[in-house]
Amino acid sequence: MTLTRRELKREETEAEIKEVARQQMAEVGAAALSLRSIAREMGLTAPALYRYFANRDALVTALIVEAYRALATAMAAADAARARDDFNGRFQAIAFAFRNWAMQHPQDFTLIYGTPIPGYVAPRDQTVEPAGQVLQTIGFLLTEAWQADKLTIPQPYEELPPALQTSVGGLLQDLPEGVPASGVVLTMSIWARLYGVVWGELYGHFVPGLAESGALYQVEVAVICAELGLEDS
Amino acid sequence: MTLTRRELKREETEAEIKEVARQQMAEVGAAALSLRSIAREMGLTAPALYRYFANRDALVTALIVEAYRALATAMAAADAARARDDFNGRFQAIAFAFRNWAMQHPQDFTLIYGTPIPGYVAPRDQTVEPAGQVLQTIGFLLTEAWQADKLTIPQPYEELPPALQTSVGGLLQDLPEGVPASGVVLTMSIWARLYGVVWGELYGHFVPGLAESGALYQVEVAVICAELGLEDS
DNA sequence: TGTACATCAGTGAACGCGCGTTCACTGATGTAC
DNA sequence: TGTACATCAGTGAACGCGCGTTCACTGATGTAC
Repeated sequence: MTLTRRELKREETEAEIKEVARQQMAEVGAAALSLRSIAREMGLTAPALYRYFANRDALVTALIVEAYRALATAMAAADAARARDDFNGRFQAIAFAFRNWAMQHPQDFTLIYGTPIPGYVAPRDQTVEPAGQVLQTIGFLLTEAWQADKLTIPQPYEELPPALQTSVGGLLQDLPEGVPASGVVLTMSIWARLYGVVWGELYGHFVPGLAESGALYQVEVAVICAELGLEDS
Repeated sequence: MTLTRRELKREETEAEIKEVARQQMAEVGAAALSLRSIAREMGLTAPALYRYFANRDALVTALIVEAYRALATAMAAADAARARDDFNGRFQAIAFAFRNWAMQHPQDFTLIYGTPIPGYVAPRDQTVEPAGQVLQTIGFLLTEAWQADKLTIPQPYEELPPALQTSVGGLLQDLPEGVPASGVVLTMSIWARLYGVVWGELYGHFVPGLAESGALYQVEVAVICAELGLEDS
């Protein structure tokens, strides 16, 4: 199916709106993202944007969904570039793809993982699935390593308190067969670790100078690899 | 030195401004914090607030400094309540004080550790020291445990890359004698881990239902304790 | 191939709103003698 | 104890600004016959 000139132009304009929006987020933050200033930047009047997005929140939702997708894609692509049985290399690739994407797209990273925009409520039916893709990239790797008997799950994850068992239980039905509850918890734990270091680096919560290089992140990734028993192959 | 009625009232009003500001942050976020709406809430006109703070940024700075101080104090108090040689108990106390304070004061926690307010630049001479107090609470404990030979520093922290050695080196001069570079890096790594889980819980980046209980945090703290060799005493 | 009609991107004016900050001022509180 | 003066909390008007969203509209693009 070919697109008419009009439809082509429409897609271009829609993409440009999102691009300008991303620039604006970088400059003034997602909370101050304004349709009027996007329109101004594009040489349009503000009402014109309503041809493309029902309102400001709809634009924000689109940006959030694309950001999650882009991050998950970057991580999955890094993973795919390694040999399937090189679990150590795959984890490192995923972890650094996570950090690199964050450093290259700080505004998008902040949009999805920073302070929620006040007054904006993310529509769950649109954002939950893309958000899950990020976690799944880590989760799939762990599952494969586990099935290949190349993953050591630290003791406390094996002895989950009942409350956690129950919460995770419901989730397991939506996941491939054979994934242990401890793996799900481990996945989130690892995400939190990677996220914490990246956020601290990004906004200077550590010692100045130390963060920018990513050296701290490198050490942290090495520690995680060691703890999971993902030996160098 | 006794305060006059006027001075007393001044302190009350200043405290009330900050209190109302904290409420507003909870409702609309720190980025949308507005002097006019604070004044409205207090039954004052907006210019009156300029008797207390030079401008909006000065108020924000005061809130940030107080938040760091309150968090650090809560953590230090929890630490102080345990026997000095119960390093495992002390770490748990500090870690849970961190989480509890965050859950009880989400707006303050978000103010200091969330997305920076666009356009606001924190004056380093006022915020760096209080921010450091939080990290120091963890750092002091590790130092004491290390000196008592009750701390196992995971291998990768002992073999820091040169870049990290250098960055941390400058910092060591401001710290008590005998603190190893690995301890500084370990401190930040632990902060990042605790922070990552708390933030994920606070804003729902994990599986719904799983986060609220704090069960995930509990497991994470247990894992850290085990890794550091802080055995139950 | 040409014409009549439908679609739809974008305009310009308007709505009602909120913001930080300044300024000259009033009137209460505090102080010095 | 009483009076003159200084201090300072708070007011009200004004400055210039930006925002999301609606509405009736123009004019270009696309389509059906």
